[in-house]
Amino acid sequence: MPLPNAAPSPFRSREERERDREQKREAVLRAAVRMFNARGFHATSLDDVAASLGISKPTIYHYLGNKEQVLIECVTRGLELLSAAADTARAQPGDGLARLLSVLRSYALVMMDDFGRCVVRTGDEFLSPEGAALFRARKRAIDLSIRALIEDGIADGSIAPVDVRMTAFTLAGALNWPGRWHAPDGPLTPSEIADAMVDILIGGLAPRA
Amino acid sequence: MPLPNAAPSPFRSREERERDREQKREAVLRAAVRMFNARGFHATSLDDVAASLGISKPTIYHYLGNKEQVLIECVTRGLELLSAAADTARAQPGDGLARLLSVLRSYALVMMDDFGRCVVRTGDEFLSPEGAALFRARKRAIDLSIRALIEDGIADGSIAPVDVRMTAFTLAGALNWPGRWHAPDGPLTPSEIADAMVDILIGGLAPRA
DNA sequence: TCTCCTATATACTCACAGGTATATTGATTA
DNA sequence: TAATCAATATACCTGTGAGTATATAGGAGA
Repeated sequence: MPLPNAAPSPFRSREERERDREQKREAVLRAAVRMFNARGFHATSLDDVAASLGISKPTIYHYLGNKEQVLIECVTRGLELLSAAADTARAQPGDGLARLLSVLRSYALVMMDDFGRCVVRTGDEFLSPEGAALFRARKRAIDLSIRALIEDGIADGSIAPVDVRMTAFTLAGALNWPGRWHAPDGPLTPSEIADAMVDILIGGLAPRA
Repeated sequence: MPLPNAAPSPFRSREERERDREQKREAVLRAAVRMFNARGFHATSLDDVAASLGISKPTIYHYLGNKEQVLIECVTRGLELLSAAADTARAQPGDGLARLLSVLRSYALVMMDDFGRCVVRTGDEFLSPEGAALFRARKRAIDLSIRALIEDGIADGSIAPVDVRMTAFTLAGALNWPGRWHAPDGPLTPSEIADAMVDILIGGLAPRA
């Protein structure tokens, strides 16, 4: 039981050291994803990333195997955010359209996050064949989640009988785009942007009676 | 006046030589844009491009100044296709919605062309500051064209009173996306894809009365 | 015919960046 | 206290690829 007002000890326990390590890894990924997003993967050297953290390149290699792995971890984090968004919203109550709307909103928000943007900005070209295969499989799972939701909505009558595949592509395309153009210092908040885009996608352009 | 059945002379006139030169330039750009799209700009060396044409790298430098200029010419061709699509459809008769629909369709088709894809796949990161500025200005002009059309449609009542800026982003995002995923050997033709996407964007997802 | 220009190649330079070998320091543990 | 391990740095190796110097061959023009 720790004494009250115990001074923080300079001696770390095993867990503390592991948490420490994890935090440093995380910091490397954050710094890397920012630079990848800003300048592009190939145009960012690990020396640059290291410099931006005030450390040296071998330190990055100490925490992560190689440059591709840095990218893969960043992309994976983004994909996890997207998957989580899809899964959470899918489990909620409501008809298909309501749940889809919720997924789309969350999806759009993720696209304005550092790791989310990274998913859109990372083409298969940047990855090794194995990395690319993994990447595609993950994206496919998310796509299927969205398709399932569209199908639910069509079945319960809350969504018009559209082509499911093309609709999923269209929605994803529209919502991916902020990952390219959104600047965090713009006049609209991510939440406002997400709402506006989802409204347009749900309602369409034709005037409603 | 040329003789009938004149054998093609091995001696070229000035115009013929210039046309020849233009064709070779064009061939270089075609080959380059295909490889850029397939592997990414940074991952494609001009040696690769040259090899794919059975020529050597200095020959490319003979026709085009440097690697960035190759990319800029490719992107410019794509942007010209998009501008042409916008301008042509804008000049047609019909209400705002009808003309917008026509622009969107053409826009989507361009995105499934080699040079069109190149526009989406090329981030500002790949270009020098001057190149990037030019690129952005050109894209902005196209964006403004689309916004003008949306405004026309709202004014004449053929389009619901949506947020113009966000709508233009949403539409462009959705239609850009095929530039990333469309494979020419898929089951649907570009024309079918364009129609399907435009339908969804115009009609929305909510069931129509 | 002599000169010049165009198209092309071979062979090179050079910088950059991914990755590694190795040293150092300090804390952990036996 | 000795041995070990984690964290970090410096200095290096190396491949790749952009861009260039230079040579050659042949047509065009004087």
